[in-house]
Amino acid sequence: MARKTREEAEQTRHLLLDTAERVFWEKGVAATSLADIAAAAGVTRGAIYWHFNNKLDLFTAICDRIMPELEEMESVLLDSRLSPAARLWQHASTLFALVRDNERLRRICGIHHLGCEQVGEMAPLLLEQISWTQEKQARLQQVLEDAASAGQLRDGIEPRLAALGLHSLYGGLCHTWMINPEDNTVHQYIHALISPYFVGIFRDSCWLAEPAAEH
Amino acid sequence: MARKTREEAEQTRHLLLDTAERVFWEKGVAATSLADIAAAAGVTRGAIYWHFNNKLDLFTAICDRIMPELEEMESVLLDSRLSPAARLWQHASTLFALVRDNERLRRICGIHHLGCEQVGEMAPLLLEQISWTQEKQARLQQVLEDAASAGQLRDGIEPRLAALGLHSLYGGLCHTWMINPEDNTVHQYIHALISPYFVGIFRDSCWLAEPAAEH
DNA sequence: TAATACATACATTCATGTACGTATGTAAAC
DNA sequence: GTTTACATACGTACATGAATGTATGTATTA
Repeated sequence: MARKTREEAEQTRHLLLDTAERVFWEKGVAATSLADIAAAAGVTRGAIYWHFNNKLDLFTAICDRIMPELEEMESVLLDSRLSPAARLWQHASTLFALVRDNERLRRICGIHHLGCEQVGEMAPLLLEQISWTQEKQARLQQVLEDAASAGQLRDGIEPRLAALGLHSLYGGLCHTWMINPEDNTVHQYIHALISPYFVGIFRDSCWLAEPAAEH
Repeated sequence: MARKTREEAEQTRHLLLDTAERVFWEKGVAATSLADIAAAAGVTRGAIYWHFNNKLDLFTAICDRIMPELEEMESVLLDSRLSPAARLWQHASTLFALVRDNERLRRICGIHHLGCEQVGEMAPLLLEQISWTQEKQARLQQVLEDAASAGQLRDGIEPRLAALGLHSLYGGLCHTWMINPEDNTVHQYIHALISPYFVGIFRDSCWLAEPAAEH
């Protein structure tokens, strides 16, 4: 009712983000009204409209919160201590471990796959996702090209298509996971699930043979 | 305005299904009102409520329309003239060719991946999809077990996980496709995109070696 | 004549956005 | 160290516009 200290206000903002994330995940974005979120957070819509412009703005803020984790994960692809193939293998492991360990990321993943429409009014969201996806795919492709230079690729493998395939496989596995979030099969057997694709792309088992770590 | 012949009424019903399918695909299911659909079809909501109970009922009817095609596609998995591995390969080709050639199927695929929420109010839809998915995955697994009996699998490949991986790969590729429906990369290079997984699952290239057709 | 295939009209419920109120924190003036 | 003035962080109330479902009208058609 009354003004709160800056710190408390920031706390309210985080509460709204956490609550909205959970309610979006449970009911879907379109099916959730700002009143729903406010009630679940124990505040009124006034608080929401103070911190955010509208529902899309709120949702965007939720998605932006996980960018650091995602970027950090991408850094694995640049680890020069590993061969290109080993980098990709490590990257996939890190990706799914992150989804398992980070509840926030898992929820957002679930919302994107099952809980929101990405056309029409939410189209800007999709556009952002497209550009982000393309960027991520380009990084995979870059690493695969490095692998090609290192002679790690099987004959006839095109880095561009292999990147697209890998990326689609990751997305599909995430989708399968999100349909039954409590079923940990995807993460538990992630190596068995993705290794066939690695077998098909790389020679021998070069993605497992890591050069000796330094020091 | 007035009553029409039974045939014309059936025509109206199909018009509504076609129109709703298109509008759902363009704007998303939740963002589309029944008034939108009626206007696009050149009728009033009265016509919709005559033929369907509500939006969910209409959407269900849309989805049910493609069941025959999907079931027909599954029959490839039972083609006893092919080896298990070859059946799976053929099945994948058929699947993506169908998505390319059948505009209706492609739209519904797009709606499911990008244009509708599958939680909350639409949860029954998800449940149906889950059971259908599990059934489909079980068929893949069955064929993979047949392949195991025929000695076509690489060492260490578990049919259940391979089925889950294949199914996820297909879903992920469809998702990638639907993000840019006009980009035919996924279909055009579908063999290059899925063959790595086949390489990783099966021995040699047994999925390409088809036993001679009969007669 | 009775059921059909809609169109029309109405009632109700939400969800949104905004305008306004209000009490407190915060910083500067003195 | 008060006091003053303003910004902040909401709560409240309202106005508006959908969207839905249903009830009813109506012209055919079987």
